Amino acid sequence: MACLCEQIAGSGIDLSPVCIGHLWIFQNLEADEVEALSREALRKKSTAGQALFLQGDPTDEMFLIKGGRVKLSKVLEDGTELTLDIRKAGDFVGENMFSEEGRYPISAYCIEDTLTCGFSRSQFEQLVLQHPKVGLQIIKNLSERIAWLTRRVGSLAVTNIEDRLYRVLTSVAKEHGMTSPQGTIIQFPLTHEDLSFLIGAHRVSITRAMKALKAAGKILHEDKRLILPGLKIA
Amino acid sequence: MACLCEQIAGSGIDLSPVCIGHLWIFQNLEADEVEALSREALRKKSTAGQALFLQGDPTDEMFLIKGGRVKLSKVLEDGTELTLDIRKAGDFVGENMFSEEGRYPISAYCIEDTLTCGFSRSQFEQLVLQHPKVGLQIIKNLSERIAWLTRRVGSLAVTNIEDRLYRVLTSVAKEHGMTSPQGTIIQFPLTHEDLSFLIGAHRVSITRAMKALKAAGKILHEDKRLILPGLKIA
DNA sequence: TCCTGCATGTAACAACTGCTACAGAAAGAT
DNA sequence: ATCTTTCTGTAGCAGTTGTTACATGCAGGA
Repeated sequence: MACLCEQIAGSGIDLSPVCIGHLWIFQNLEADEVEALSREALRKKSTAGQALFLQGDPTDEMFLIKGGRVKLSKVLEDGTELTLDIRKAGDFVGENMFSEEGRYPISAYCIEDTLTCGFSRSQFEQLVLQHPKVGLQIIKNLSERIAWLTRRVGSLAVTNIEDRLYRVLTSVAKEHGMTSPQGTIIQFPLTHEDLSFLIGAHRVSITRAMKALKAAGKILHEDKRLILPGLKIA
Repeated sequence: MACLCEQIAGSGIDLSPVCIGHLWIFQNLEADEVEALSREALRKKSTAGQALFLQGDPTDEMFLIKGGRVKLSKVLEDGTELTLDIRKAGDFVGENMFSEEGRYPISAYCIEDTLTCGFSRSQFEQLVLQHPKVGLQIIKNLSERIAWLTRRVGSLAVTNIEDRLYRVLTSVAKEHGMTSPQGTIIQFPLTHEDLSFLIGAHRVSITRAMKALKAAGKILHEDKRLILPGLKIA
């Protein structure tokens, strides 16, 4: 498929097979409209560690991740950092764009080299007005995000750290994992510190909880990769 | 204004001044369309304690609260109950309707006598397709919900119960509070047990945290009403 | 090779929260 | 008024987590 992205990405990044034209959001557009959009979208190549946007920046852009991985995190008032989500190729980032507040409530950092397509708010609004079905698709996607966040709230409300860890691992495995005969494998390495940000607990507590989960047979650790034996991907 | 709601509600419920025609979502509709919608909407009167829907029910309806107050809560796997949000007249409930899962991830209970207008999913989809601007409005509203939930996740991630309580009180006061010379007053009574569900902590811990907050001067307690002196409503 | 930096594992103690039990206060009901 | 129920406040103890400190293992660079 002819796609600008491939030329821009070069060889360093594994691209998602999803290009704009294939994306669920744009399913109901005409070929020439897709092409027009594709021309307008702002490609950006970011290296690991760079930020797409920072908490407090004005919300004027929304990103489609073409390749790589992006971490969404929030700095709380007491200075603690909390990782909300890790998004991968094919996902959107910046769904708060339409919020009245006008500022991102979170930061988005690339944790791998990443290629994104950006859309401005006005581009989007125009698109929705011209293509109501696109609006419906977005509404559904936002609904999913809300359901996901609702589950996330549930995870954090569990006081027990061991359970919280297992929930988060399960959730990560479902979104980024790969099925294998032994169970679901989480592809990329997660340090205990990464997990402590995801869970909102001390690093040492993660070590304790991991030990307990391993002892209970709920997780395995092979070649720096985590495996959840009791989990099948839907 | 002539509105069916008033006739149905009777005298027991304080109605929101917002009727369908005035609601932000329907701002860009023609008068006759508003009227058609108003006819189609399913009014329902519920008494305190009744559920609008339960966790696990199929998601086929979305509600506009005309009067009263509704509590959204989630039962976690370990049996704990967590209150996610308390919504008031003028708010929507059931924004998960469009999610793929097809089941509500939470329950909605009336905590006061409540009058609601219900819309089915198909009604809504049709509406969005015919009026793209309505779609945009909904997208913005869902964006707000996402921002709100993001803050909620932040609140729960704070391990300290005293801070968590203060955040939750602040949030409740912003949504339901009234400005007074002393600060923002939370109108309706919240028992320590209610708060324990909102915060995900033991009832006794709430009592302890309340004591600490009072001692620190961050909250006042007058006539069963909570007052936050250091808070102005935007 | 050694050194350095980073991730992991362990230990001990302090602090906090959950849990249970009980007592007094407040609000309704009969 | 009396009884009942619900809410609030207190106390003590057990269990969990935060915090700090240190040891180990592993990888990359000089």
